[in-house]
Amino acid sequence: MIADKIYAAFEEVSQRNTRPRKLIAERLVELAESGTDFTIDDLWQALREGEPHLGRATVYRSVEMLVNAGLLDRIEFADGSHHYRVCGANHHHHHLTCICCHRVVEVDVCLPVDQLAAIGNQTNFDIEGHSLTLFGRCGECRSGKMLPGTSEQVSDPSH
Amino acid sequence: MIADKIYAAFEEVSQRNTRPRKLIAERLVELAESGTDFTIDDLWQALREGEPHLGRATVYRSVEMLVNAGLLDRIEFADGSHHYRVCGANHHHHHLTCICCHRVVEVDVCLPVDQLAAIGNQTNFDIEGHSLTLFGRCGECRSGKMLPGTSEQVSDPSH
DNA sequence: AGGAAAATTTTGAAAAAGTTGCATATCCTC
DNA sequence: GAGGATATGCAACTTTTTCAAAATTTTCCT
Repeated sequence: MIADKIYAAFEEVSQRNTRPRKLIAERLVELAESGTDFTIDDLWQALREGEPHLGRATVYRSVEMLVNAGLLDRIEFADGSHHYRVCGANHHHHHLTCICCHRVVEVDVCLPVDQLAAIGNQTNFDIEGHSLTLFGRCGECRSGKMLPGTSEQVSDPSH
Repeated sequence: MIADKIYAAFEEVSQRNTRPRKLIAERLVELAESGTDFTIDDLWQALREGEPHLGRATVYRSVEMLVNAGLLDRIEFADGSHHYRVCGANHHHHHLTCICCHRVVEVDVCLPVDQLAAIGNQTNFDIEGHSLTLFGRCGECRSGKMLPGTSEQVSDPSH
Protein backbone atom coordinates (compact mmCIF):
# COMPACT_ATOMS: atom_id res chain seq x y z
CA MET A 1 0.00 0.00 0.00
CA ILE A 2 1.41 3.33 -1.08
CA ALA A 3 -0.04 5.29 1.83
CA ASP A 4 1.77 3.12 4.37
CA LYS A 5 5.06 3.61 2.52
CA ILE A 6 4.59 7.36 2.64
CA TYR A 7 3.76 7.53 6.32
CA ALA A 8 6.63 5.16 7.12
CA ALA A 9 9.15 7.20 5.12
CA PHE A 10 7.97 10.35 6.79
CA GLU A 11 8.33 8.92 10.27
CA GLU A 12 11.82 7.77 9.46
CA VAL A 13 13.14 11.18 8.53
CA SER A 14 11.24 13.31 11.01
CA GLN A 15 11.65 13.25 14.72
CA ARG A 16 8.43 15.03 15.57
CA ASN A 17 4.90 14.41 14.53
CA THR A 18 3.59 17.84 13.58
CA ARG A 19 0.43 19.06 11.94
CA PRO A 20 2.11 20.40 8.78
CA ARG A 21 3.81 17.09 8.17
CA LYS A 22 0.58 15.18 8.58
CA LEU A 23 -1.00 17.44 5.97
CA ILE A 24 1.91 17.00 3.59
CA ALA A 25 1.78 13.22 3.97
CA GLU A 26 -1.96 13.22 3.27
CA ARG A 27 -1.53 15.25 0.13
CA LEU A 28 1.31 13.06 -1.07
CA VAL A 29 -0.89 10.01 -0.73
CA GLU A 30 -3.37 11.63 -3.09
CA LEU A 31 -0.64 12.59 -5.53
CA ALA A 32 0.85 9.11 -5.41
CA GLU A 33 -2.48 7.49 -6.16
CA SER A 34 -3.08 9.66 -9.20
CA GLY A 35 0.57 9.44 -10.28
CA THR A 36 0.73 13.20 -10.70
CA ASP A 37 4.02 15.03 -10.63
CA PHE A 38 4.27 18.44 -9.03
CA THR A 39 6.45 21.42 -8.20
CA ILE A 40 7.12 22.62 -4.68
CA ASP A 41 4.83 25.53 -5.40
CA ASP A 42 2.00 23.28 -6.62
CA LEU A 43 2.19 21.37 -3.38
CA TRP A 44 2.32 24.51 -1.28
CA GLN A 45 -0.64 26.12 -3.02
CA ALA A 46 -2.74 23.00 -2.55
CA LEU A 47 -1.89 22.67 1.14
CA ARG A 48 -2.44 26.34 1.76
CA GLU A 49 -6.11 26.07 0.89
CA GLY A 50 -6.72 24.06 4.02
CA GLU A 51 -3.99 25.69 6.13
CA PRO A 52 -3.41 29.31 5.10
CA HIS A 53 -0.48 29.88 7.48
CA LEU A 54 1.57 26.95 6.29
CA GLY A 55 4.95 28.26 5.15
CA ARG A 56 6.70 27.49 1.91
CA ALA A 57 9.87 26.68 3.80
CA THR A 58 8.16 23.79 5.53
CA VAL A 59 7.22 22.28 2.21
CA TYR A 60 10.74 22.76 0.88
CA ARG A 61 12.28 21.00 3.84
CA SER A 62 9.86 18.12 3.82
CA VAL A 63 10.32 17.51 0.13
CA GLU A 64 14.09 17.59 0.49
CA MET A 65 13.94 15.08 3.31
CA LEU A 66 11.73 12.74 1.37
CA VAL A 67 13.91 12.96 -1.72
CA ASN A 68 16.89 11.96 0.43
CA ALA A 69 14.86 9.14 1.91
CA GLY A 70 14.13 7.89 -1.61
CA LEU A 71 10.38 8.34 -1.38
CA LEU A 72 10.18 11.20 -3.84
CA ASP A 73 11.95 11.43 -7.17
CA ARG A 74 13.26 14.72 -8.41
CA ILE A 75 12.72 14.84 -12.16
CA GLU A 76 14.80 17.13 -14.37
CA PHE A 77 13.58 18.60 -17.63
CA ALA A 78 15.63 19.64 -20.62
CA ASP A 79 14.88 23.31 -19.98
CA GLY A 80 16.45 23.13 -16.52
CA SER A 81 13.20 23.08 -14.57
CA HIS A 82 12.21 20.19 -12.37
CA HIS A 83 9.24 18.42 -10.82
CA TYR A 84 8.83 15.91 -8.04
CA ARG A 85 6.71 12.83 -7.82
CA VAL A 86 6.14 9.94 -5.50
CA CYS A 87 8.54 7.31 -6.68
CA GLY A 88 6.74 4.44 -8.40
CA ALA A 89 9.47 1.84 -8.69
CA ASN A 90 11.37 0.58 -5.65
CA HIS A 91 14.46 -0.38 -7.61
CA HIS A 92 17.18 1.90 -8.94
CA HIS A 93 15.98 3.75 -12.03
CA HIS A 94 16.22 6.99 -13.97
CA HIS A 95 13.89 9.16 -16.03
CA LEU A 96 13.18 9.97 -19.61
CA THR A 97 11.36 13.28 -20.05
CA CYS A 98 9.71 14.79 -23.08
CA ILE A 99 11.17 18.07 -24.28
CA CYS A 100 7.73 19.26 -25.41
CA CYS A 101 5.09 18.10 -22.97
CA HIS A 102 7.19 17.15 -19.94
CA ARG A 103 5.78 13.65 -19.89
CA VAL A 104 7.87 11.44 -17.59
CA VAL A 105 8.76 7.77 -18.03
CA GLU A 106 10.78 5.70 -15.60
CA VAL A 107 13.53 3.74 -17.34
CA ASP A 108 15.94 1.00 -16.29
CA VAL A 109 18.89 2.17 -18.33
CA CYS A 110 22.03 2.83 -16.29
CA LEU A 111 25.80 2.86 -16.31
CA PRO A 112 27.77 -0.39 -16.30
CA VAL A 113 29.00 -0.98 -12.76
CA ASP A 114 32.56 -1.79 -13.82
CA GLN A 115 32.86 1.50 -15.68
CA LEU A 116 31.90 3.34 -12.53
CA ALA A 117 34.50 1.44 -10.56
CA ALA A 118 37.16 2.14 -13.17
CA ILE A 119 36.44 5.85 -13.08
CA GLY A 120 36.64 5.78 -9.30
CA ASN A 121 40.12 4.26 -9.46
CA GLN A 122 41.42 6.54 -12.19
CA THR A 123 40.30 9.66 -10.39
CA ASN A 124 40.84 8.53 -6.81
CA PHE A 125 37.23 9.34 -5.95
CA ASP A 126 34.86 7.26 -3.85
CA ILE A 127 31.87 7.35 -6.15
CA GLU A 128 28.74 7.56 -4.04
CA GLY A 129 26.01 8.31 -6.53
CA HIS A 130 25.00 9.66 -9.87
CA SER A 131 22.20 11.46 -11.62
CA LEU A 132 21.01 10.57 -15.09
CA THR A 133 18.15 11.88 -17.17
CA LEU A 134 17.33 11.20 -20.81
CA PHE A 135 15.70 13.90 -22.90
CA GLY A 136 13.58 13.26 -25.96
CA ARG A 137 10.37 13.82 -27.79
CA CYS A 138 7.45 11.50 -27.18
CA GLY A 139 5.35 9.96 -29.95
CA GLU A 140 2.41 12.21 -29.30
CA CYS A 141 4.46 15.40 -29.50
CA ARG A 142 6.19 14.21 -32.67
CA SER A 143 2.91 13.52 -34.42
CA GLY A 144 1.37 16.75 -33.19
CA LYS A 145 4.42 18.61 -34.48
CA MET A 146 4.60 20.57 -31.28
CA LEU A 147 7.56 22.81 -30.70
CA PRO A 148 9.29 23.16 -27.34
CA GLY A 149 7.39 25.53 -25.13
CA THR A 150 4.23 25.34 -27.21
CA SER A 151 2.59 22.64 -25.17
CA GLU A 152 1.01 22.31 -21.78
CA GLN A 153 2.68 20.13 -19.22
CA VAL A 154 1.33 16.62 -19.13
CA SER A 155 2.22 13.90 -16.68
CA ASP A 156 2.09 10.27 -17.70
CA PRO A 157 0.11 8.28 -15.12
CA SER A 158 0.51 5.04 -17.09
CA HIS A 159 3.81 3.60 -16.00
CA MET B 1 43.91 28.61 -28.99
CA ILE B 2 41.16 28.86 -26.44
CA ALA B 3 40.54 32.57 -26.94
CA ASP B 4 39.78 32.05 -30.63
CA LYS B 5 37.32 29.30 -29.81
CA ILE B 6 35.53 31.59 -27.40
CA TYR B 7 35.27 34.52 -29.78
CA ALA B 8 34.18 32.20 -32.57
CA ALA B 9 31.46 30.56 -30.48
CA PHE B 10 30.23 33.94 -29.39
CA GLU B 11 29.99 35.26 -32.91
CA GLU B 12 28.07 32.19 -33.96
CA VAL B 13 25.26 32.68 -31.48
CA SER B 14 25.04 36.45 -31.46
CA GLN B 15 23.97 38.63 -34.32
CA ARG B 16 25.34 41.86 -32.95
CA ASN B 17 28.72 42.72 -31.61
CA THR B 18 27.90 44.66 -28.49
CA ARG B 19 30.01 46.02 -25.71
CA PRO B 20 28.59 43.71 -22.98
CA ARG B 21 29.31 40.67 -25.09
CA LYS B 22 32.87 41.74 -25.75
CA LEU B 23 33.38 42.13 -22.02
CA ILE B 24 31.87 38.72 -21.32
CA ALA B 25 34.07 37.09 -23.95
CA GLU B 26 37.18 38.73 -22.51
CA ARG B 27 36.38 37.53 -19.05
CA LEU B 28 35.66 34.01 -20.26
CA VAL B 29 39.07 33.88 -21.90
CA GLU B 30 40.63 34.61 -18.53
CA LEU B 31 38.47 32.00 -16.82
CA ALA B 32 39.26 29.43 -19.49
CA GLU B 33 42.99 29.96 -19.12
CA SER B 34 42.91 29.48 -15.38
CA GLY B 35 40.40 26.63 -15.64
CA THR B 36 38.21 28.24 -12.99
CA ASP B 37 34.57 27.39 -12.72
CA PHE B 38 32.04 30.06 -11.79
CA THR B 39 28.44 30.91 -11.06
CA ILE B 40 26.43 33.42 -13.05
CA ASP B 41 26.72 35.75 -10.12
CA ASP B 42 30.52 35.40 -9.94
CA LEU B 43 30.72 36.38 -13.55
CA TRP B 44 28.33 39.30 -13.14
CA GLN B 45 30.14 40.68 -10.11
CA ALA B 46 33.46 40.54 -11.89
CA LEU B 47 32.14 42.26 -15.01
CA ARG B 48 30.34 44.88 -13.01
CA GLU B 49 33.56 46.25 -11.64
CA GLY B 50 34.49 47.58 -15.03
CA GLU B 51 30.94 48.22 -16.23
CA PRO B 52 28.63 49.11 -13.35
CA HIS B 53 25.48 49.30 -15.48
CA LEU B 54 25.81 45.85 -16.94
CA GLY B 55 22.63 43.91 -16.13
CA ARG B 56 22.41 40.46 -14.67
CA ALA B 57 19.96 39.43 -17.37
CA THR B 58 22.58 40.01 -20.04
CA VAL B 59 24.93 37.62 -18.31
CA TYR B 60 22.19 35.03 -17.89
CA ARG B 61 21.30 35.16 -21.54
CA SER B 62 24.88 35.02 -22.77
CA VAL B 63 25.70 32.05 -20.58
CA GLU B 64 22.60 30.21 -21.74
CA MET B 65 23.54 30.80 -25.37
CA LEU B 66 27.06 29.59 -24.86
CA VAL B 67 25.90 26.50 -23.02
CA ASN B 68 23.67 25.68 -25.97
CA ALA B 69 26.55 26.32 -28.33
CA GLY B 70 28.62 23.80 -26.37
CA LEU B 71 31.27 26.28 -25.31
CA LEU B 72 30.34 26.30 -21.64
CA ASP B 73 29.57 23.27 -19.51
CA ARG B 74 26.96 23.44 -16.83
CA ILE B 75 28.19 21.39 -13.89
CA GLU B 76 25.78 19.99 -11.31
CA PHE B 77 26.70 19.33 -7.70
CA ALA B 78 25.21 16.79 -5.35
CA ASP B 79 23.56 19.52 -3.30
CA GLY B 80 21.59 20.75 -6.31
CA SER B 81 23.70 23.83 -6.97
CA HIS B 82 25.60 24.31 -10.19
CA HIS B 83 28.58 26.09 -11.73
CA TYR B 84 29.68 26.81 -15.26
CA ARG B 85 33.08 26.53 -16.83
CA VAL B 86 34.64 26.85 -20.23
CA CYS B 87 34.52 23.36 -21.64
CA GLY B 88 37.95 21.76 -21.78
CA ALA B 89 37.34 18.69 -23.91
CA ASN B 90 35.83 18.93 -27.38
CA HIS B 91 34.41 15.43 -27.32
CA HIS B 92 31.28 14.19 -25.55
CA HIS B 93 31.93 13.86 -21.84
CA HIS B 94 30.36 14.15 -18.40
CA HIS B 95 31.44 15.29 -14.96
CA LEU B 96 32.39 13.82 -11.64
CA THR B 97 32.05 16.27 -8.77
CA CYS B 98 33.22 16.05 -5.19
CA ILE B 99 30.49 16.15 -2.58
CA CYS B 100 32.79 17.99 -0.16
CA CYS B 101 34.94 20.45 -2.04
CA HIS B 102 33.10 20.73 -5.37
CA ARG B 103 36.19 19.74 -7.30
CA VAL B 104 35.26 18.87 -10.89
CA VAL B 105 36.75 16.19 -13.12
CA GLU B 106 35.74 15.52 -16.72
CA VAL B 107 35.11 11.83 -17.35
CA ASP B 108 34.53 9.74 -20.46
CA VAL B 109 32.02 7.34 -18.92
CA CYS B 110 28.71 7.22 -20.74
CA LEU B 111 25.72 5.05 -21.60
CA PRO B 112 26.03 2.22 -24.12
CA VAL B 113 24.54 3.50 -27.39
CA ASP B 114 22.48 0.38 -28.00
CA GLN B 115 20.79 0.73 -24.62
CA LEU B 116 19.75 4.25 -25.51
CA ALA B 117 18.31 3.06 -28.81
CA ALA B 118 16.45 0.23 -27.08
CA ILE B 119 14.88 2.63 -24.61
CA GLY B 120 13.85 4.88 -27.46
CA ASN B 121 12.03 2.03 -29.15
CA GLN B 122 10.35 0.73 -26.02
CA THR B 123 9.01 4.12 -25.07
CA ASN B 124 8.38 5.53 -28.54
CA PHE B 125 10.56 8.54 -27.77
CA ASP B 126 13.09 10.15 -30.06
CA ILE B 127 15.95 10.42 -27.62
CA GLU B 128 17.79 13.66 -28.28
CA GLY B 129 20.12 14.02 -25.35
CA HIS B 130 20.94 13.16 -21.78
CA SER B 131 22.54 14.57 -18.69
CA LEU B 132 24.81 12.55 -16.44
CA THR B 133 26.81 13.53 -13.39
CA LEU B 134 28.71 11.33 -10.97
CA PHE B 135 28.97 12.31 -7.32
CA GLY B 136 31.73 11.22 -5.00
CA ARG B 137 34.38 12.16 -2.52
CA CYS B 138 37.84 13.01 -3.75
CA GLY B 139 41.03 11.65 -2.23
CA GLU B 140 41.92 14.89 -0.56
CA CYS B 141 38.55 15.25 1.13
CA ARG B 142 38.63 11.63 2.28
CA SER B 143 42.04 12.01 3.88
CA GLY B 144 41.15 15.36 5.39
CA LYS B 145 38.00 13.78 6.84
CA MET B 146 36.02 16.77 5.72
CA LEU B 147 32.27 16.63 6.09
CA PRO B 148 29.91 17.96 3.44
CA GLY B 149 29.56 21.70 3.82
CA THR B 150 32.64 22.06 5.95
CA SER B 151 34.97 22.83 3.10
CA GLU B 152 35.62 25.69 0.78
CA GLN B 153 34.91 25.28 -2.88
CA VAL B 154 37.91 24.27 -4.90
CA SER B 155 38.14 23.93 -8.62
CA ASP B 156 40.55 21.50 -10.21
CA PRO B 157 42.58 23.22 -12.91
CA SER B 158 44.56 20.06 -13.62
CA HIS B 159 42.54 18.14 -16.14
C1' DA C 1 1.47 9.23 38.09
C1' DG C 2 0.65 14.22 36.98
C1' DG C 3 2.22 18.62 35.71
C1' DA C 4 5.30 22.07 34.28
C1' DA C 5 9.91 23.68 32.97
C1' DA C 6 13.86 22.53 29.92
C1' DA C 7 15.72 20.99 25.83
C1' DT C 8 15.38 20.45 21.09
C1' DT C 9 13.12 20.20 16.76
C1' DT C 10 10.22 22.40 13.52
C1' DT C 11 7.88 26.23 11.82
C1' DG C 12 6.75 30.45 8.93
C1' DA C 13 7.44 35.46 7.98
C1' DA C 14 10.65 37.90 5.86
C1' DA C 15 15.06 38.46 3.62
C1' DA C 16 18.11 36.86 0.08
C1' DA C 17 19.18 34.71 -4.16
C1' DG C 18 18.13 33.47 -8.72
C1' DT C 19 15.58 34.29 -13.08
C1' DT C 20 12.60 36.61 -16.53
C1' DG C 21 9.57 40.27 -19.01
C1' DC C 22 9.44 44.38 -21.26
C1' DA C 23 10.18 49.26 -22.55
C1' DT C 24 14.33 51.48 -23.95
C1' DA C 25 18.85 51.86 -25.89
C1' DT C 26 22.13 50.09 -29.13
C1' DC C 27 23.79 48.18 -33.22
C1' DC C 28 23.81 47.21 -38.09
C1' DT C 29 21.93 47.94 -42.88
C1' DC C 30 20.73 50.75 -46.46
C1' DG D 1 21.96 59.35 -40.79
C1' DA D 2 17.31 57.21 -40.55
C1' DG D 3 14.85 52.74 -40.11
C1' DG D 4 14.43 48.23 -38.55
C1' DA D 5 15.62 44.69 -35.60
C1' DT D 6 18.37 42.87 -31.82
C1' DA D 7 20.16 43.20 -27.30
C1' DT D 8 20.17 45.53 -22.97
C1' DG D 9 19.22 46.55 -18.10
C1' DC D 10 15.81 47.96 -14.82
C1' DA D 11 12.45 46.17 -12.18
C1' DA D 12 9.27 42.65 -11.22
C1' DC D 13 8.74 38.02 -10.32
C1' DT D 14 9.91 33.39 -8.65
C1' DT D 15 12.44 30.28 -5.86
C1' DT D 16 15.16 29.26 -1.83
C1' DT D 17 17.17 30.11 2.75
C1' DT D 18 17.59 32.35 7.26
C1' DC D 19 16.44 32.98 11.89
C1' DA D 20 13.53 34.28 15.79
C1' DA D 21 9.56 32.23 17.62
C1' DA D 22 6.28 28.32 18.28
C1' DA D 23 5.43 23.56 19.00
C1' DT D 24 6.68 18.94 20.41
C1' DT D 25 8.92 15.83 23.31
C1' DT D 26 11.70 14.83 27.34
C1' DT D 27 13.06 15.50 31.95
C1' DC D 28 12.51 16.54 36.48
C1' DC D 29 10.08 17.37 40.61
C1' DT D 30 6.26 16.74 43.87
